[in-house]
Amino acid sequence: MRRGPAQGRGADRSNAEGEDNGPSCKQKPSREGDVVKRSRIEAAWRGQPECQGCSIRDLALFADLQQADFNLIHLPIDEFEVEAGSVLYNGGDEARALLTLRSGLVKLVQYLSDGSQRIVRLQRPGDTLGLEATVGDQYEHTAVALRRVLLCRIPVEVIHRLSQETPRLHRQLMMRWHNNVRQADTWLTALSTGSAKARVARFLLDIPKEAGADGVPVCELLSREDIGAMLGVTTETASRMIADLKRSGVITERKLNTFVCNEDALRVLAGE
Amino acid sequence: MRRGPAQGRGADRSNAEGEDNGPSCKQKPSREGDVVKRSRIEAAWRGQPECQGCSIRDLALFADLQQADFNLIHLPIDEFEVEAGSVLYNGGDEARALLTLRSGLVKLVQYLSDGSQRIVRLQRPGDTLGLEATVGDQYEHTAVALRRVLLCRIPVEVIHRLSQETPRLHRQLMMRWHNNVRQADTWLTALSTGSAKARVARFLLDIPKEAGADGVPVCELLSREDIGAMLGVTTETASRMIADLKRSGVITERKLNTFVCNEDALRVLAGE
DNA sequence: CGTTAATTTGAAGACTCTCAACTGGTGTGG
DNA sequence: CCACACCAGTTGAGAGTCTTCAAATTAACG
Repeated sequence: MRRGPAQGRGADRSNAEGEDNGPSCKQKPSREGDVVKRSRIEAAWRGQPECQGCSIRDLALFADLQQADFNLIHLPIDEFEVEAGSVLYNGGDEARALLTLRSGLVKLVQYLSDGSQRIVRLQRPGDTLGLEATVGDQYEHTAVALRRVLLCRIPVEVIHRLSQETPRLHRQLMMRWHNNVRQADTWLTALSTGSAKARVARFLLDIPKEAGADGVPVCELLSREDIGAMLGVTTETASRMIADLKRSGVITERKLNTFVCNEDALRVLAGE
Repeated sequence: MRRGPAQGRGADRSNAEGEDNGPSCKQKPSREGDVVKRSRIEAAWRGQPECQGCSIRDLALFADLQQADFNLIHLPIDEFEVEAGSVLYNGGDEARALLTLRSGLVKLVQYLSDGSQRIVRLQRPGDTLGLEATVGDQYEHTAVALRRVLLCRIPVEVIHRLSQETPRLHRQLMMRWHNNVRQADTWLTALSTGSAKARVARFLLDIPKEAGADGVPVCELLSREDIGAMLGVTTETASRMIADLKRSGVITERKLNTFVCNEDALRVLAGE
């Protein structure tokens, strides 16, 4: 946490969201500012989605819209797919669009004055990224895909137009703000409070699980570095805590970095 | 932080915002759940304020409203004054109103599963408390006045009515949500990250200052317990850090618990 | 002026961080 | 196919920071 050289903020926040209108797909900002390792342009434009038939319609921002409302959308809403590690936008970039996450997982990062980073939120399918675009003119976080991500890009003009014409969008926007505030508060009370082991336990209880081959819910963890940046502890501490949980049998590794959790045991450790 | 017996949540959250329509004015929840010490009913109803001539109109929720909009407000907007230590509402209370803070300082508290508390936000004049009332049905924090507080109570019905009729309120609501998210993120990165001394320094840089007798800005601190609950450290650690700063001359006590701060020195300690 | 609450201080121990070394998997080039 | 470099994860040891528990000191209040 008090690691790493000054990096991040100042440099490297120029052309994102620039001339093209897709998410800016830069590489994961590597910690030492060293050479780029990951693939280059990772966004794949997939055309204009059918919002009305969207598979996560009821989760997404346009959940409440009706037939007539869709006619008000005159600007294109593009769909993109990006690889894990891609930067969707950088803090400070001009904010011209909201992104609806259709699948995958995204971290929102803020850089501290010493150059280290803190993850302030995770966004999951159905979440809307960059809400600040509706009231401000620049993004406040750096958004990085943690897995392969599918998302829709909604220009702010669309939001503003719809806002004027239909009240139905308002409720969705307010609910999304509300969710952000709630997650931020939870982050503070659950993930930034108490011993490192308790934080890790709460984190494991909170992350999304998927049904494994045998139906048992499993979760793929983040890198130890990301876990540390979420919990406000060092990478080593995060690693130690997870290694401890493995040894004590509270979590069991199925595939590499994919675990089955004993939730009851975790709840005890979390201090419930 | 891992102190104090289980208290808070379960008990004592019944009649607030109950039959009377003022803020529920209970006593500060004392740490040991012991006998009530502070004054009893501390709210003083001050009648219906003149929103259009409100002294902090441009700061407040109704900043953008126009003459015609005010005619849409058919429910009374009451003005209250409460003493330091009063509880404005409790987490879990039915949320029927927003509160606009006209003067004073309020803490928003969440209780942890072990009964200890964490302060997740401070609210200052112009801020709106209980935004969640517009989208949910219960308050998510316990709001406690840290000083004598003057506030207006706006029933949610007023908000909903205005929302339907005028788009001007929307912008204000969104901006307030936005501010809440931003403050939450700042709380996490600035006040819950780094060493205890750095946190205290950032806290001192952040708290509101007033011009003292000689024009030098001074700040009245909170109790050491509250400072600890804000920064995620124990009361003792908070006390030690502040005592250190006093001894090293970075802050100078003018009146009891009121200080002049050497901001440059604080910035160094904060790690800027 | 006596009592109670809040703050300050001490000392010991627990917990994290730091720095460094080691491990195992991956990818590359010979 | 092997040797090598590289990276994320793991582990160790020592230093340093916080917490804990207790006691002393200072303000607050009837």
